[in-house]
Amino acid sequence: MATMQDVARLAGVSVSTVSYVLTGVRPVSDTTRQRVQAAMDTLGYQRNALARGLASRRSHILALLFPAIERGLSGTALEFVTSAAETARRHGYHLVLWPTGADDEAETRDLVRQRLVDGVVVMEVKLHDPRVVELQRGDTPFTLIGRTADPAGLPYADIDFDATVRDALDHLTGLGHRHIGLLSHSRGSLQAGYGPTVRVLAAFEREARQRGLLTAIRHCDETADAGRAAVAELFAERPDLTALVTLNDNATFGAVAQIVDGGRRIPGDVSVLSVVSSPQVGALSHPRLTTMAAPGARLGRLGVESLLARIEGPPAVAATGASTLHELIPCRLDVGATTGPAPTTS
Amino acid sequence: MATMQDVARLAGVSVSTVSYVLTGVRPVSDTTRQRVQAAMDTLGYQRNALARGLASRRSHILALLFPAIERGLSGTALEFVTSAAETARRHGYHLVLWPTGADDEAETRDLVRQRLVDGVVVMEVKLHDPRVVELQRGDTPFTLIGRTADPAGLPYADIDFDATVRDALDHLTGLGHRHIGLLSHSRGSLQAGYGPTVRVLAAFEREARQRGLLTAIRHCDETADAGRAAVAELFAERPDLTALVTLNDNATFGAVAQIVDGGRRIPGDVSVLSVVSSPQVGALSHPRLTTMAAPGARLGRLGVESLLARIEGPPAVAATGASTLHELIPCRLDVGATTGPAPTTS
DNA sequence: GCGTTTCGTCGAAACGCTTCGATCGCACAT
DNA sequence: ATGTGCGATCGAAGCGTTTCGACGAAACGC
Repeated sequence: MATMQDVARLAGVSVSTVSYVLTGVRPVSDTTRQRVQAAMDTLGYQRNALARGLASRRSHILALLFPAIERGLSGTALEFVTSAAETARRHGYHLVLWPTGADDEAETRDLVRQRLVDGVVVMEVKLHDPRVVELQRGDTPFTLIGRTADPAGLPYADIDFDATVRDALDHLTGLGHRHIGLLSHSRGSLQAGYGPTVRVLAAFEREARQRGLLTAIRHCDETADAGRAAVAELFAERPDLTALVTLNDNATFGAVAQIVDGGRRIPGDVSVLSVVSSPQVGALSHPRLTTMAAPGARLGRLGVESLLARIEGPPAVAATGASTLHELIPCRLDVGATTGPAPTTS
Repeated sequence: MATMQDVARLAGVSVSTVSYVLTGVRPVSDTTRQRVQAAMDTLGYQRNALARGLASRRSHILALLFPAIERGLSGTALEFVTSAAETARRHGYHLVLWPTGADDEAETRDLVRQRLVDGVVVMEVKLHDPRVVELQRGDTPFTLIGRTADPAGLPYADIDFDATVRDALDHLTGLGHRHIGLLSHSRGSLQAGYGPTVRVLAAFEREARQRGLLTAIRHCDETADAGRAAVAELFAERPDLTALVTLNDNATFGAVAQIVDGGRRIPGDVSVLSVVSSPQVGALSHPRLTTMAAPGARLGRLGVESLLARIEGPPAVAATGASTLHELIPCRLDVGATTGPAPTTS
């Protein structure tokens, strides 16, 4: 494999000149540049990424921290990961996948101490996330996808759950619904302080109160069966519900089935609106679900781009955290066939 | 950040001794080892990954090559990626995501020339895959998930489509079905030489012929709507079908809806069996789909482990390709509620 | 016409590790 | 005793870059 030495020799220049051609930190005359370029082309030269990283103390590698297993990652996660990887690549960076287990704190520390990565993107952030605490302690730039309980000083991109819930309830109340249920993630997810679960719940309760809606809330595991059971209980408890907001893709399918089996029509008797989901998932249901799409790809891109800005930007930006990313993106409503006018109460 | 120098100084030994403690390539006395360990602990020392890689010409990084966008990656892909990342990590390796575009050949070449990765896992392999050709040209170890048209000399792990189709047809014929349709991926996917599409089709045709079944085959895009349309045509063309094998998760949901809308009951009139899928996806359907689960996690683990064997194994193994991975894993049948006895023809 | 910049280039010193050869005891067989 | 071999350690030479100081030569102001 050709090294910079080989290129320099072939082009009849010094090694440092070749480096300057590549990095552009010092001017190089046109004729020299062309000779070097030619040499690189004939040798098929590519810089050794490791050597470059060691010398410049910039590896051009980013880490994507995501919790392994537990909850099995949502469907939009793939979209997110892909988008993050592509964005990184477009900027000449690599993205390494870093699955963290339960003892994520130590693993996070080891990761940054290895000096392998220039920055870290943290996925599936919890309200009190030990990984974030650990990262704050170090000097490796990072951004959060999601956010902690008090994220003021931290750069993050997250779903705007308040707006999402507001839009969801606007849609439903606009159709005349006043009795609306919420089918959320598991209770464990709530207790673990998983952002979406906590924030959607809070927003739902607040917005419903403000609008004077009658509500019922249920947590359930991420399976169709659990969704079924939860909905059965929900309607037993409050038979007058005419609409259901769901935050749990898998459970939603069970919910729909259960509602139909229970003798209610969708959307004739009950409307179903799945939030933090996607039209693609919604299309799997029959009738097609009304969904609110999680902005997975956008979050991935934003997260990586803001991270790169911190890494490559002037030290001032990186240090002071000026112009810190604080982006909240609402889910986009995609009206399907599971939401319709509330039944007129006789 | 502490370096090996710091550790050596604190422990009162030379740098190389510290290195030997870490790598174990030369014996170190117990007392020395303990002093070094202590020094590392108090400094919170972690080896600089870049320096280590440069000096040892082993980066401990693996690349996962996957085609960006197009077909949007199946649901099991996430499972696969996660499993690959975890396996790598368990062995002290990192996994970088490498999305390749259309001109994947050049990108693949650049990747290996950077000497950033010790090995490459190739996902979504096509029958004639330029990435594989490129990799064969170089000396970077790689393994395929999926396989090319003639994979004899190449290490691969793939789904055993023959066995999967055989098992699928066994299940259906065992229930008395003789008229069986196949709903596959898009025709474009077939023409692109995407392994699963091509191999399932071939296996289906061969097995059906051997058993003297009446068949009808349809290709359609990966959407529920396309599935609907395709199934409508399918039954128009051959109304006597009593079973449908599907190889297309999204389309399957449309297919089921269309069958029901068409006035046929599932599984009373028509059985549906979704192959290269998963019970989790199957559970989203109501009634729950009978599926054959793609072994995503297993493939991820196998692929990475065999790659590591080539990388770390004796040069002989790496060079001769002795004990090359040739693993074919069938999908596992999970009987749901969409397959049942064939209707008795009056 | 003489300092003074600016431009383009070079050589050498890092970067933080691994690895190789050499050295030094010390136990062992002879 | 004498050589042999092995275990434990050290120093130094890389690995392939980037980056810094230096140095001519050309361009500039006055």
